[in-house]
Amino acid sequence: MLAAVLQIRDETLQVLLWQRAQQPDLGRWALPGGQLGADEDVQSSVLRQLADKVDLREVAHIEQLGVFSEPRRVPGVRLVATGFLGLVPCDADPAVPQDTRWHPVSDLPDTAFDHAAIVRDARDRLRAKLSYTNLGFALAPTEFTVSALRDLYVSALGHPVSATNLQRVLARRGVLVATGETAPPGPSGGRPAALFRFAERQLRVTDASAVLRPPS
Amino acid sequence: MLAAVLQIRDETLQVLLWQRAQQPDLGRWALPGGQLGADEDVQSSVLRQLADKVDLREVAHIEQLGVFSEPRRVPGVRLVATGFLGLVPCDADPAVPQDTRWHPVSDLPDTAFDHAAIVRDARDRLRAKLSYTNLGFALAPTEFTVSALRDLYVSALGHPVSATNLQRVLARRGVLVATGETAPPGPSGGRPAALFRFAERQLRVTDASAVLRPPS
DNA sequence: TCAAAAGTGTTCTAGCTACACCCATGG
DNA sequence: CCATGGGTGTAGCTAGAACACTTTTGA
Repeated sequence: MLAAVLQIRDETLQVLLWQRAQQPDLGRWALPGGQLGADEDVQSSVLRQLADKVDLREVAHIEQLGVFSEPRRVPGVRLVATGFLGLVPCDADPAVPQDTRWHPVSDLPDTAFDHAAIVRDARDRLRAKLSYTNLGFALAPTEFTVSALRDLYVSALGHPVSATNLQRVLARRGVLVATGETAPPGPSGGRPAALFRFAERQLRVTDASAVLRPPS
Repeated sequence: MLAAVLQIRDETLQVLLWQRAQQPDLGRWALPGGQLGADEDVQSSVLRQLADKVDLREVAHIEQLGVFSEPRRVPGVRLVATGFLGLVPCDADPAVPQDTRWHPVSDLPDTAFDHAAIVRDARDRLRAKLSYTNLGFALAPTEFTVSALRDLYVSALGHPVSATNLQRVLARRGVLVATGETAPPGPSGGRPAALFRFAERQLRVTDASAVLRPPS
């Protein structure tokens, strides 16, 4: 099992990597992971690995990316790995061990084995699901303003997003609910922003492809 | 590895299963599959298994569904399986061994282990991808009329589909190309139907979610 | 009174559904 | 000439993008 754990840090989509201290690929950066235990399924296992090995418990969403099984993906041994996408809300600041560090997904260091490809898969999965599910809940804090949420989407998607339209799309789909509270304006003034919350914190598909759907 | 191989047979979505001849789950119906070899990845492996064990070579598309890893999914031993969706065009009629048979997905016999869940996952994946990709190519013969294709979609999706709109959606997306030929009308007359072909026989996403897309 | 930031109203468009209508064939 | 099945034209709907405009705050 290998987990590409993503979080928006400093307006940037980052992934948690640790630096290998032994051969092969000594010094290169690798995804956290480990072996499947006897009495757990792969998902429980990867959550356990993250808690045990990098002391990470704030994972708001995790899902399988697929099996990586190239015969020579790891030199010397035959290793088949199940890759995962994990997401950590941007307000969490987990204390990770010495040898681990967050790296921008768009500017990875030298990575071990095929781990760069797994990170790319994770990023692509996140980008796709942000637009047709409520997956934003896993990146955002519990309460937020629309423009803060917009900034998260911009960082994850890598292209401009209009706060106006983001608000309307998510509201129409019933993904966002207003708390009734407002956030104080910044030092330079401006209207105070309404605070929102995700209606659910479980993955839900909100925009099932409209095409070829059953007649009404 | 386990493969849920689907084909439309007799206007019905069916899956290829073989009947177990030993314990556990003797007599129950199972998905074909086998062990990963030393010098192959999971996808090559599952294609090889299908060719070797059930003499099936007409697989037009195959993709990973995910890892099935419940600790007790197979009694007695710990087995982790990678599930696949395979698709066979409806004009293929592979000669499968004695102990294997096609079964309607909507009316499965007693199935072994968690294989019924894998079949459901395969069906759901197929249904989803039919509407936003060109995946129809893997169910259809090389040449077909729009109404024949419509019938395939109806069987796979389980709800009515308008031939008129199917034609236009797939044509607009550049998925279908006319051959210029026509099929002779049936015994009761009618206008001869134009023959079409899929432009590509590789999976392509044709309807990336329009939402939150980059500004133009 | 002005700048800044948030939020609303309105127009425009793409893509799809629905359905009326026209076309080509067999008997 | 009519029934049958295939194909086209077109109106209407919905979701979203774009953008002008209004609201609420700090200085």
